[in-house]
Amino acid sequence: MAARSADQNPEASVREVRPSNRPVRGPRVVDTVLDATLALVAERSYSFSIEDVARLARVHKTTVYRRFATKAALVGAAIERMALTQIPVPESADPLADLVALAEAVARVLSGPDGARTMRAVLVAASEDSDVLATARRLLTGRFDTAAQILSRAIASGQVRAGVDPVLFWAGIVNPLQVRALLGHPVSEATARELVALSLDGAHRATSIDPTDSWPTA
Amino acid sequence: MAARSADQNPEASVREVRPSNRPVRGPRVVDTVLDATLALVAERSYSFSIEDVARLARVHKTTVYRRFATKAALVGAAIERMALTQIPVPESADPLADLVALAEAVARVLSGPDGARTMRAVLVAASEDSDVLATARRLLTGRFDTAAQILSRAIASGQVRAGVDPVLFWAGIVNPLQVRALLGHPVSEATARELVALSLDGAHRATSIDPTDSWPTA
DNA sequence: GTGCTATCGCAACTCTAGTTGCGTCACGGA
DNA sequence: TCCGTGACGCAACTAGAGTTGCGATAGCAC
Repeated sequence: MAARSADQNPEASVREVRPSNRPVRGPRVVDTVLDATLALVAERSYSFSIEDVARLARVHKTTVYRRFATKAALVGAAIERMALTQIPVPESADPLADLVALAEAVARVLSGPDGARTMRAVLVAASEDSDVLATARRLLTGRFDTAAQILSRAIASGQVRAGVDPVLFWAGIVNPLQVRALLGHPVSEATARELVALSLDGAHRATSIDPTDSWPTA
Repeated sequence: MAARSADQNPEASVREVRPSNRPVRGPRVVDTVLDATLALVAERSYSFSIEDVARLARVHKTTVYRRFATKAALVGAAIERMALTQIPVPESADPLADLVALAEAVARVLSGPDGARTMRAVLVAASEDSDVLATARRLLTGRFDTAAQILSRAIASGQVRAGVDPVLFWAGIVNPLQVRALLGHPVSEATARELVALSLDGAHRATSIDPTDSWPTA
């Protein structure tokens, strides 16, 4: 039990397991617990126990229980922190290309089994705890201002007609990606591109722009 | 002990939907249990126990456990049956009006707290049981062939350009409604109408049709 | 009506999630 | 360096979900 002067800053090496078997106190333990929670959420969605989290974080389960009243609150806090990691805002000369880039970025996050499982866990936790529901709203409707911002640039440049509701417009692109992920369907960047194209062109027959090349296809 | 010939179950003396206090056997008990499950799902999402279901169905919890291995399987079976109740297929002279009617019908199902809670419960069960996930897929992607059918009529009548992917098109309308319900946002028929309008018109500036009256509003 | 059988009710059990009280030690201030 | 405080580990506890064996009976064939 010596080694008090040795590794003062073990969190600098963020490995999957805690480097030392020495007990940790204070706020750092919260980070460790949330890391473990996120790892389990990605791997097992909501099918894990708080004791699993404690084991992975190398703390005792009572420590977790004392910090977080319920499993839903724990998962809520974990995804709350995840929501802070921002997707870089694309800002090129072409707003439409930025829109595609943003949709592709969302698709990348959602693609893969981890994204789908995390997605489902968030909604499970949200159905148990209304506070987590609010967090889920922030997480799932995030990037909305980013999209609205890009859209207003597109309107200013004359590529998009004024009066388009940015909320509904972006929902028509992102929500299909999210639902596909939830249901275990493959989510690809190509799908994201197609959704943006369809949302821009519309389904109506008569458009003065040729739908096939009215926006940058990859 | 005795009481073999008398009332076994005094609490069941309350006249109820169930005709008698005599135990029910066979397939009928499954219906009763699934009815109780659906009622609880609508009211409490996934926050109920199997014993709650048994109490409401007036059967013993072992009966439920013997029929359904897990709570997820129980909920899966309940929504499976719900998925069979078809929304009437709108089929008027105007395919676009039919599309609006279908979207409004979906919005009606999703609006209200019951729809949202049921929605969330389905996803919770789906995250625990991959069989239920398949059922959830059928439930959430239902009416897809209906929409595709209407869309092909719209293409045939020249109101919608050919080459529109019916899956993505319908997803752009329904999935926003579903996600809004999931997150507890209000889901109205007006929202459904706006989504259809946006999906048809697109966001592009240049259309030869005036977007404001290119389809039946209100 | 009579007898067979599958299904249900019941009670007692196991197992695991979640709780509590207490001893111990990490952490920061003097 | 030492000391006080509060956070953590630990074990024992409680509660409720899920399981099992058996007796009882509804449903059905004859």
